Amino acid sequence: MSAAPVGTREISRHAVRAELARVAFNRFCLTGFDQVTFADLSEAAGVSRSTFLRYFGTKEDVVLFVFDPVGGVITDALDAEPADQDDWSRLRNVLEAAVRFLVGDVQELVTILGLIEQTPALCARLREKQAEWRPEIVARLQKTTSSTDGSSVIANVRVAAALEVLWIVLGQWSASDGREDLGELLDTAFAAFSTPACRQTDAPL
Amino acid sequence: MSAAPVGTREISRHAVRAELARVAFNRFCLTGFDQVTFADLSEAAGVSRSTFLRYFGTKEDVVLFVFDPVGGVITDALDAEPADQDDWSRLRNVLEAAVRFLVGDVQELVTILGLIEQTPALCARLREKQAEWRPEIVARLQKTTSSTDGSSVIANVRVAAALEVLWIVLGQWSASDGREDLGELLDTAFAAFSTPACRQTDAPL
DNA sequence: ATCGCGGCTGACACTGAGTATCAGATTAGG
DNA sequence: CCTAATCTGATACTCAGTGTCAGCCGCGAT
Repeated sequence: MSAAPVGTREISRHAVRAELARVAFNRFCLTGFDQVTFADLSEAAGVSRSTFLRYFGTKEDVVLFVFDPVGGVITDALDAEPADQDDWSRLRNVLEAAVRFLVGDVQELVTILGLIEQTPALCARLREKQAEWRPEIVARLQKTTSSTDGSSVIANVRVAAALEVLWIVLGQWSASDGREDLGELLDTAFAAFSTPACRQTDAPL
Repeated sequence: MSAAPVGTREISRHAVRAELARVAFNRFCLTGFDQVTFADLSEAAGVSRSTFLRYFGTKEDVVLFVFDPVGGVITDALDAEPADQDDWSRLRNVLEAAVRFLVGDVQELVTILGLIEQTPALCARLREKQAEWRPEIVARLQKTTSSTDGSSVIANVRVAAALEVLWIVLGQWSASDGREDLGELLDTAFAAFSTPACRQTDAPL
């Protein structure tokens, strides 16, 4: 997926980054994202404000950098997906891969999603990342398709919808403290597309 | 839709706001959104920085406040929509209402969409507004549905997908300088949902 | 061992967004 | 015309984010 950072410098940088993020995350959860300044964070972490800012370009990145690999995970999973399925099935499976990547520690992910949910700035920045992933995913989805007409509106719509599903499902899941089954939630969410003439909004469960 | 601002103060405020936005918009298009400061804007508009900031809380709002009524337009249109149709049809029609509201001056909308597209901060803030509209729209969509089960995941997914369609369609439309037919574009986009077992991503045109 | 070099760090200064306050001008409305 | 609410501009402030610079530390080469 990504080249292993063999250089000692890279290892060090990665470790420091993780530690700074860990310290900062506690502060954010304790006091609230907007109430914490870089001065607070750097003091708590025992480094200068300059150094802290060198590791994270923005305050949002201190929380959201963990989502950075998701775009790559999705495109890789889409490449690995057999091409003889319809778009929705492939997107569903690919989202499951993304979810598996994210759910390392359940409690940690629930906490981080809660923090994001109650912080507009984090929601906004996360959606920005999501928008950055989209073009690449659309390209992969269309690559296996025989005739690529000019517009690609449909592929864009499907990918955008799938990415929305990702956050809706994760939100629902974290609201249940991580007890609900993510695979079932994905099926439920994708059922919104599989029942084209259905008027009612009931879940099939 | 919204109570007419009968007070003279409200009228004045509205007019000043429009004029400030007009002046600012030219600057943004000329120099680029990020390169223009509030000091520049206030000087160009002939008011103090304080006053300018009193009319627009953030720089993004100077551009995006025109989209504020869209949420209301959509919910109103959804209320007016006959309840005997499926969700996708209703959402399609409602989006057409939103689009009709936005397309007053074609050239102006094309310009503003272009500015937004090339300014990440504006994209992010617009998506934030979009996310604010969603709960209300979901509620209206579910109101006409007989049995509302606990989760509402499906309704959320459909509304989120429809709102994504809105921006994708507008993006495509503005890329054609407003020449393409928005109704047809909406049909094309919604075809992404109507062809559940279809593997290829071709447009039906 | 030491020298030199590249990268890391902290200190400092700076721009610009956004908030808050206050005194004075202006205007609505009786 | 008078009063009270509101608008304005000036000023000061916090904080995010950028840029610079000198000193330090580790690391490889001589």
